[in-house]
Amino acid sequence: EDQEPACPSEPCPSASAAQTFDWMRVKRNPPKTAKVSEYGLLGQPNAIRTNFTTKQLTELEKEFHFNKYLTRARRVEIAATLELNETQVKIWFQNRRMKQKKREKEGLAPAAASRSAK
Amino acid sequence: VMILRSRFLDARRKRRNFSKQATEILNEYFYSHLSNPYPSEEAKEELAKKCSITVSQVSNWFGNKRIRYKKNIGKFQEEANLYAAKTAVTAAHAVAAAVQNNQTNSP
DNA sequence: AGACTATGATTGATCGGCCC
DNA sequence: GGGGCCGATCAATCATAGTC
Repeated sequence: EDQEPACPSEPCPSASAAQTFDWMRVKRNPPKTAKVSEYGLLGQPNAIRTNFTTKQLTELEKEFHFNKYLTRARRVEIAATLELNETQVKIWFQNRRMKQKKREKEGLAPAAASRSAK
Repeated sequence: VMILRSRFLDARRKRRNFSKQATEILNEYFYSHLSNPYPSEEAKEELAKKCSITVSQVSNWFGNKRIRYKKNIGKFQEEANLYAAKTAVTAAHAVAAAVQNNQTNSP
């Protein structure tokens, strides 16, 4: 429908003038998972993706099956136990819920498709 | 380190590349919408159907494609020109039709 | 067969929007 | 006004498939 350029006014020399559009310049800010202190205190926001340990993931998973949503109290508790920020726990739950939704969706579509399919 | 990969049996273990036709369709869409390669949910469903893959796979494909493309635009130049030329045919038809229409409507 | 590259999937975290 | 959630996306990484 809305193909795209079709070179409205510009000549378009020979082939394609593959320009750089805005989406190519998008840059995400580094993680603010400031873990402060620990060692040094140069206040460098980790700026790197945290790798959760198997234990942390197991515990989070267990908690998720108990409750899909966290209460403030529960969050504080879990964060302390697993040595994670409350934000990290919060985000983990959000991502986990999305993952759950995706699974349910993909888990039913095929079933419906197989029925309609010969 | 030893970040024990207990995630051992990760689903990504068994991965199959998409069919040549599917990749063709996805690339055609990507390069014909290079200024904004973000298909809507509906467009993704349509692409998924045409490619015989899931909507999630379409999303993954575009996600990977966008990141990898902007990471090294030069590496995809050849591919970009290829698909640009391919869609140029249909574009030419559209232009021809438009011109024709223009001549018959504006004295 | 083995090294290197291409590619699909996963996931911690960000962005914008919405709601309360 | 701020914090949590959702949906989409980013970006780095993993693990495998494909190529030479």
